[in-house]
Amino acid sequence: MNIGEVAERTGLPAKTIRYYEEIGLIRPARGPNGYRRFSDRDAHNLAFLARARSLGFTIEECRALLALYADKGRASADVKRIAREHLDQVDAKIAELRELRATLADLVHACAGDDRPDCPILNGLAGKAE
Amino acid sequence: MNIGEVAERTGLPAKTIRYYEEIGLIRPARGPNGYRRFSDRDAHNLAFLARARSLGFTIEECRALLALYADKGRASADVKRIAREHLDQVDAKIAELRELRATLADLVHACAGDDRPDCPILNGLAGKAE
DNA sequence: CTTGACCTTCCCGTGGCTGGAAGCCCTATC
DNA sequence: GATAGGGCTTCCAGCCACGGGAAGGTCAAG
Repeated sequence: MNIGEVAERTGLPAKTIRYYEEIGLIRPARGPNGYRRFSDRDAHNLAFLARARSLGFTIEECRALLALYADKGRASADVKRIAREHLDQVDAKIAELRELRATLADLVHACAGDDRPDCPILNGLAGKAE
Repeated sequence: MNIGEVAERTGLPAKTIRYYEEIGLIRPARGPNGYRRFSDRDAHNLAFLARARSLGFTIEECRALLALYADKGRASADVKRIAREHLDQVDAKIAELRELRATLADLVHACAGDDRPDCPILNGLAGKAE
């Protein structure tokens, strides 16, 4: 199938699929007209990539996961380690955002939000109310 | 003071300070030798920027916040609106991460992580267990 | 035979910096 | 006065993961 069809099937933009080829994540065949020809397997791998990306795995993690997926002799421990590390990163990010969110919410809550210039948000950012 | 000192005071790398000047967030004076000369006010504004950035405000939001900070006739409502919108974005991001995190944690939990090739994580990414 | 949808490559831009090269300036020491 | 070092300057390139758009080739339908 052509890139348009596989794009529709996987939900990935054609641009992204071309990019994935460029960086060597996939290697679709080419027709005599120069068009990319995607096999079902290609489409399957792209769907795999789409899911991995949507879970926040980086491109390099996706590359590793794809390689493990293709390797029938893999150890699931290797997959789990990648996923575990990513999970830790996600947890760290969530924690960071929650902390930042709390500060932000405090500031927003303290601000009257009227037409007067007094503003605890600006004071906070200016370091006046630590 | 020179860029090194203001960098140390604000915790911002000198590179970042130069970048902020380049995009017009600050306008430090210049000495006869071409060196940037930062006033206390410059340093103060940079500290303001550092805090705003650490709360996740984008550069453009920081620009708006700085302008409001400088405007003594501002309405705190304008500040609050920016902060409120950013808070909503942060909440959205946290929600997105939490959802993703849940899926990820399920997969990690389901995987034995031993030397056998069977792997629920890969199966999940391949769309086999939806 | 033309239209229009699809495909190709190529290059630039995004945000918010960071690294590095090449070169000027300033102070301290010999 | 020469030199060594640190700090400062500009400029260029790169990061991640694409997205936009131009210029042009290809294909099926009318």
